[in-house]
Amino acid sequence: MTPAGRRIVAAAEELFYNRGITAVGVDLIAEQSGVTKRTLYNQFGSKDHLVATYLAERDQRWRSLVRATVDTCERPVEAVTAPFDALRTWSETNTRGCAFINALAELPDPSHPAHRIAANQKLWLLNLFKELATAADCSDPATLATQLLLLHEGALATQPLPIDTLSETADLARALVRASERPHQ
Amino acid sequence: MTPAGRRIVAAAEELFYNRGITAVGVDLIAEQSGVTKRTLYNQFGSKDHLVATYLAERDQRWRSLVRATVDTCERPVEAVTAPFDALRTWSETNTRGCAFINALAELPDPSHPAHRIAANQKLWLLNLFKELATAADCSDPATLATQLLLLHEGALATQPLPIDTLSETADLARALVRASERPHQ
DNA sequence: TCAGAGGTATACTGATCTGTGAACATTGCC
DNA sequence: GGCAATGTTCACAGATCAGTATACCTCTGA
Repeated sequence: MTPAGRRIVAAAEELFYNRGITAVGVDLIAEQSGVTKRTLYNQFGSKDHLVATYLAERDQRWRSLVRATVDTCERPVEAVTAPFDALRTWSETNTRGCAFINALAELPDPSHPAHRIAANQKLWLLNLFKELATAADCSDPATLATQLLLLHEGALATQPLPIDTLSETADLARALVRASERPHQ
Repeated sequence: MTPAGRRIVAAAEELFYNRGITAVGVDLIAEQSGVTKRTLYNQFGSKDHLVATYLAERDQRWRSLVRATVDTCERPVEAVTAPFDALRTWSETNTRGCAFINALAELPDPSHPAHRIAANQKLWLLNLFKELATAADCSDPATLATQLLLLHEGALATQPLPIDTLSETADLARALVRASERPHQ
């Protein structure tokens, strides 16, 4: 991606997430990134393609954070709930809920690339939970992973509420992991 | 509300939920409800006000369903998880996630009435869980209520995924309620 | 040397957006 | 009878939307 392309995506990320995709016009993105609208269209071809790039880019950033947080854990059982620690960090600068859920809300067409990206993001996390649960020798990793995903998405969805649900979420997540731990010497 | 007003809100509900708020223009709503744009503005004054009415109306319908489902339960312990049965019914005809979360995604301004309505909807459910948990003599109803709300929102958020999370959600919810039941003669 | 890639500047199209103005028709109620 | 509420018709304003056309600039690498 060219320097101008990167600046465009950066501006798009900020604007799309904070103001909504449909509400933000390409003119504003071009202005905010100090670039001509012609350059934007030369780089991305259409607004839809820019939206897809924005979501893919964001997905990459988030996965990196989650992976890094998982890697800091010493014991496998801690790693299972590490994504909830990552969520706390992430939520410090992302207070408008899940960008992918929000994108789906605005883009009803299931053939829009945003749908595939959003679904893959959730499925990636589900699979990560399953792998971590397996590595921690939990019983029934598949069920546990689904439960953890539910909690994760619930915590994101209740972000706008005037109550702190993140601590409760992490507590319950850890309790579920503990309950499914198999005793071993 | 006048007959025309009701038709407008009905059309707005269908269009706003399925296509997104920003993406749907007042012209389309007027046409779909067989009404002039002039009438729409005479009744609601602005699109923002129509959006608020749409959300309030939807909230009422949903609360009625939840209350009705709770009322069919014979034992208090079943009533605690009745909202998850209501969610199953609701999801049969509402497959595009939570209308309130979706609305917040499109309307960043916290002073928009949609924010108050959405927050109140979640807080109402949280409080209902708390009351039901108290009535069922659960230990720590406040924590249990938060956990159940998290699961509820998680189930809604994972709706677009190609896996059925609703059953897992209800199972876990019932398990949490059982675990917090106090033994009594 | 020169060709191509990346980018700028500016004007434009045609459609769509929210919201308004003004005149007129219908209905029910006092 | 007459008034007020409800609604229609239709034209219009001013802004913004996604996307395009044309011409020009600048730098790099073969």
